[in-house]
Amino acid sequence: MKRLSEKQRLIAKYINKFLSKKGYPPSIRDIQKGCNISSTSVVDYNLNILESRGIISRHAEISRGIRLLSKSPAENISTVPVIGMIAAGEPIPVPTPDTWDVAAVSETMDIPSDLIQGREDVYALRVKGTSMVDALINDGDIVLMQHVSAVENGQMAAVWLKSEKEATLKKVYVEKDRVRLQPANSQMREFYTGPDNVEIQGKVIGVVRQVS
Amino acid sequence: MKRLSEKQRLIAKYINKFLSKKGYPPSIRDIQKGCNISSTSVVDYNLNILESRGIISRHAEISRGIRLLSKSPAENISTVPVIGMIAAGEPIPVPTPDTWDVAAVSETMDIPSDLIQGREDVYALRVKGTSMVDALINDGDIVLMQHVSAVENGQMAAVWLKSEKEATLKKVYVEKDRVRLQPANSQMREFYTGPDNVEIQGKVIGVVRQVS
DNA sequence: TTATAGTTAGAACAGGTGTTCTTTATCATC
DNA sequence: GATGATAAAGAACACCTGTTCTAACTATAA
Repeated sequence: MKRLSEKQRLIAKYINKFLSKKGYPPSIRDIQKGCNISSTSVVDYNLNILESRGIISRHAEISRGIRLLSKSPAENISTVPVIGMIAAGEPIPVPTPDTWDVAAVSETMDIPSDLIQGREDVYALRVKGTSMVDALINDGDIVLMQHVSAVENGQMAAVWLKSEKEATLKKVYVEKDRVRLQPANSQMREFYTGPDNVEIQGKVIGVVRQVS
Repeated sequence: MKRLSEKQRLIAKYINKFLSKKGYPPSIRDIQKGCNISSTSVVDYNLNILESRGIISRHAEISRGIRLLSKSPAENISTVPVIGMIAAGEPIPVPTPDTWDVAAVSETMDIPSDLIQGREDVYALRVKGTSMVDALINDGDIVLMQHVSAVENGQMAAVWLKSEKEATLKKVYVEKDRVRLQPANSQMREFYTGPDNVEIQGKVIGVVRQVS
């Protein structure tokens, strides 16, 4: 596959900008003016190349019948409710039936669908404090959770330690008569406790961090 | 505000369907046929009503110049190019003019606009290896970068250490005649080097992690 | 009924728009 | 230099498409 020429990249970029700015695709003459191209036939020529490269698709004889093939972003986005905060010494918020209703929740968040991977019952928690650095999670991070009551061995989960009254994010391994909680950071030591002491609140499926 | 008539709702629905199916807006005659309307003027008449109701916006004298105003999640979404990997011992990929072109890049990623905050020149790097755990960044994470050549003190940045031939993510503080590189994890120790040894490759503005 | 606003039909116009054709220019390769 | 592929310029054609105009048809209220 040959590389796109300067002009072709300019055109693709212009279509992108036009589309997101105006909401409808540009005509050939829009592209001509917007990219300072001398003739409509030159635009046509390069659009055909862009189409053969799979960048766009064109509909013959239809004005503004250009479509960007980069899969429309809207399909790759999911909206999840942010139902509260998770901090070391405080109980972990548990989703209730009405928190699922994205429209009814005070705060929501849009995230790439890749992170969800078609899972149901996904919600988000804001991390407060630096107590979870051993899980490579910082103050202010947002963790994406899936609501489950049990996890497979090795899954990272939000765990409530009853006797310690502490919330933590660890990889969970159920062993013979104890539970091993392993930090994500392999440099840190694991931790053992009794099965009755742990309460699985949810499975961690992702982390989003915004750096100042 | 009067309610929309049956016909107007049908038209709005048709525009929506047409747009998501074809990728460009319908012409008046498309709507006419699609909704079994007898005359283009009837379509025009009802489109004007839809516009005055704020459902759509129209651009005069421009074919297919219809835009749906219902705020779609797509407005909260930005697409950034994933231009390569960042690993401890390998050079950091630097964006080139054509990598900016979202349409021309092999891999892209959709992320919530909140993470971008209107910044320009944003790209993404895939993290390889666990060498950046001290920055609370794990193997497989994706870091969002902004292309800058200099950063303010305290900013987390992708740094290339020339003599060590090593890429790293640290908070950068320029001091009198040395540069302090501070891990994001406050439990880890800072690191000093000469100003000539550091090459700022970009500013870290976010991290996205997918857990298994 | 009459009046009035809201809606529909049909047709025609003018400009927008995709397409195509011919000619010319550029450039690498033999 | 000859040659062929790639790229561009300019113009012209024919259809697409938004707009507009007139006339007719509803429905509701006076």
